[in-house]
Amino acid sequence: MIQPVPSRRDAIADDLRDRIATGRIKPGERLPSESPLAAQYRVSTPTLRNALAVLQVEGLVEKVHGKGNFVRRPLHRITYEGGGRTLDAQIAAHAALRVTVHTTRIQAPGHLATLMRVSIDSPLTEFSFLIHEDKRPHSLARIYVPCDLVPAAGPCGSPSFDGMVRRLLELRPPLAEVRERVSVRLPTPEEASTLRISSALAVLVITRHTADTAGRVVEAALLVLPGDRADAVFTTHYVIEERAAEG
Amino acid sequence: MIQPVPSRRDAIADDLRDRIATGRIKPGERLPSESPLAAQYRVSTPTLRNALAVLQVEGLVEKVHGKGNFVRRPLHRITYEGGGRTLDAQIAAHAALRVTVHTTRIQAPGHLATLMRVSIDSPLTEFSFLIHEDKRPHSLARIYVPCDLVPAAGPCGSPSFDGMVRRLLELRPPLAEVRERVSVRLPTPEEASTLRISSALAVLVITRHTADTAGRVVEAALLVLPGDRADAVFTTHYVIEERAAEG
DNA sequence: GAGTGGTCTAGACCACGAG
DNA sequence: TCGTGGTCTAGACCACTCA
Repeated sequence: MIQPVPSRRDAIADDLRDRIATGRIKPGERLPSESPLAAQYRVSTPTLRNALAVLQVEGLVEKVHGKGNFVRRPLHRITYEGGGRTLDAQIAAHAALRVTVHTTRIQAPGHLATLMRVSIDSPLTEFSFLIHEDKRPHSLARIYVPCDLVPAAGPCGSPSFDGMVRRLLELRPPLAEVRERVSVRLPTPEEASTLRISSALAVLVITRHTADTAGRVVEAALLVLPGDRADAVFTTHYVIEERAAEG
Repeated sequence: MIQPVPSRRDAIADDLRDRIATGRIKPGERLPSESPLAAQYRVSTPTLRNALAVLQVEGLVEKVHGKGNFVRRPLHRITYEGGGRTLDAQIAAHAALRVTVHTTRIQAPGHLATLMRVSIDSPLTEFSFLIHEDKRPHSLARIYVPCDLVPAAGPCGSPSFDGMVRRLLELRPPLAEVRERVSVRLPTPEEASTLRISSALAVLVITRHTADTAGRVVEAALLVLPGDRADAVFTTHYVIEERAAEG
């Protein structure tokens, strides 16, 4: 009905996918090189490569130039819990995660200025996270906070993220609202290589900003998660109406 | 540093992308056929086609077999508002949308049974939505409700969605919780053709379920939105803590 | 240097859409 | 039937990795 002539490419991709799913080719294992594989399936190398490209965007195969094609080790699924939990809590939840933080002072570029409702070039502190699980890259995060909300660091030391989080939670006008936007896009070349994913594998992007009761945006975050193994979960309770009804 | 030899494919894709962005090729317009284009860029047809494939996964170009390559008309961005707003309210918000509903009685397959916490093969009513904007497909939705919560329809008529929504809102054990999971995947072939997107363009999938205070799942929804123009937004308020502090 | 993947070519043949 | 895109080939040449 749809495609009476299934393409060689898809047939090969299906076969390899099956072999991986059933464990006949194991995670981490190297596939045979492309030429022998092509010969085995009796197709030309471009066709074989197209088949691999299919598996690549599905996140099943990782190509490494000069080394070979590898079956990707199934990483744990990443669940982003929306609705006010800080990244801090996220990280604490997974002891297996290893986090690298870089702190920089920057001047708000246009898009951040809009997101945080500050004037352009306002001083911000950027916390840049690279999160690893078991030596494999897992996710990327960048968190921005107005400089005056970040505790000063010692000489030449960088401000502490934990300190900043504690400070935010004790803010005078208290935190009032978290807004999270989830969208999908292709990774930038840098993101693709940092996360070690195909540049054709879409990423889940979460843009978050937190405001206090005065409407000031005290934090903005940009999270990039590999689309093949990330979910974002949001739970909303109707408790308010209930309490009102009960009270 | 990364790629000292930019590929012809990317160069061509960049050029075409630029031409589209600057309006030199207008939305809806047909590109020159592939052979002339290839000749113009002095590359072979597969190379030219690879360049088009790049634009296709970006959602900029739509290929139509036998007709040509077309610049996609920029559709409005779709914003899914999370946190309890029903699809009903979603639709009402956009007068320009046209909705087709199909209603079916089904028996819960495994994944739905798990999601709704009912036993397998339980009777469910499926509301299947195909949403159009201005004659172009826009999004897909499937909503499942246990049959006993759906008002009976007249003979041979199908149960009304509006009636079902009203009924849910008046439920005896009131609604208590909405849980929404956002993830990314490639579209199934059917979804790709229904939404008229490339099968390489990722879709945003929202799985939602609503439970009453007794923990019964009274509604589950599966939404499929084209990844290149969909966002999901979730807003969480800290009002509860505030009220507690004030009271 | 040997082996791997990355890109490209020039052209063949098939399938779809419209007249 | 004609023009369009869809798939595939056989082989060339380049770039990266590792010994």
